Amino acid sequence: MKLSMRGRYGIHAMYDLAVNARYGPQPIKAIAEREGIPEAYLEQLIAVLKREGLVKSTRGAQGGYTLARAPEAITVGDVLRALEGGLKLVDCLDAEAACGKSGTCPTRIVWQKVRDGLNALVDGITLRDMIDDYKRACAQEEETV
Amino acid sequence: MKLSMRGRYGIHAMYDLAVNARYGPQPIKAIAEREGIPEAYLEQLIAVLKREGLVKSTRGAQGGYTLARAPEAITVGDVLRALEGGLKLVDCLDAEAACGKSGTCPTRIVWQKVRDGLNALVDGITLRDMIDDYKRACAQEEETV
DNA sequence: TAAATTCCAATAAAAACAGTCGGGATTGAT
DNA sequence: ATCAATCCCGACTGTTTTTATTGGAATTTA
Repeated sequence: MKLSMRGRYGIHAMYDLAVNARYGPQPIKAIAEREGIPEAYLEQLIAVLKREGLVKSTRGAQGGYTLARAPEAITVGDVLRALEGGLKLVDCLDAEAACGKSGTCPTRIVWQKVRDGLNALVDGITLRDMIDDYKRACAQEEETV
Repeated sequence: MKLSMRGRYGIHAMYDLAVNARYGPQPIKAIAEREGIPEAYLEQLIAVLKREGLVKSTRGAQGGYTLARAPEAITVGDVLRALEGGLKLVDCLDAEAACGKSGTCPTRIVWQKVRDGLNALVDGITLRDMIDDYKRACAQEEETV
């Protein structure tokens, strides 16, 4: 029940792309440096993000990655699901990976509730929200000083 | 972001205790058998549940475990937090495990939101709810037949 | 053509997970 | 008093997952 580095790095990277959108495609190296992510590892992760249609790439010199959609159209849930195995809490929920007595299992109902709630939760936060929330938090900090 | 067997077994075991509460202390062996949990493994888990004050034990012959509180006073969150390392999504949230720039980090806000939402979610389901939901689901199934 | 970059596959080290084992301590029943 | 049932405790092991690293091929711009 902990987030892996994949998900964490992924959110960092996507946030970075959102913030730097206006400066054109961002090479992995730049993202990795700014966000403190091992370059070669990020490469793997971003490949998944691309496969899932969350980022677009342009190859060659001056190439790099850009968001595939506007920051307000990409949710934290999108990113986490891409990198964290679909956020499927337990395997027994999807059809045939079940335990046999699947139809009626007291715990199954719980996992469903939690899964659905969690998904709703992370889908309620967009990259845009991240940017705005962060700005607000920084402003608040200023005030306090 | 997946639930480990610890959490799953834990919920099974606690549900089992809730259902069998009226029959006195339940030995590990009985719980393990009914719920399909490796006995020696369950022993480990239930030790944690005891340490966290969720179950009580009585030793010796005819001994076993009982819930420490009523089923309506024990939440899924209580159990998962006990067995899943406090459900702390990311370490950087609690104080000093942070990354240095902790005070203001765009992702930090996200993890907080998700953590709090997740906790609220799992704390909204009690063992009593599990029993009731399951009964209702079974009744529904009957109807359909 | 050279440099910057994405793309790809294999491998490796480390950590977490799931489960096992052996034995000690306590208690109720006989 | 003894025995069987049970909780209690700590160490150990094998597997899987995670977190990378490495080396190089393909693409594009200047």
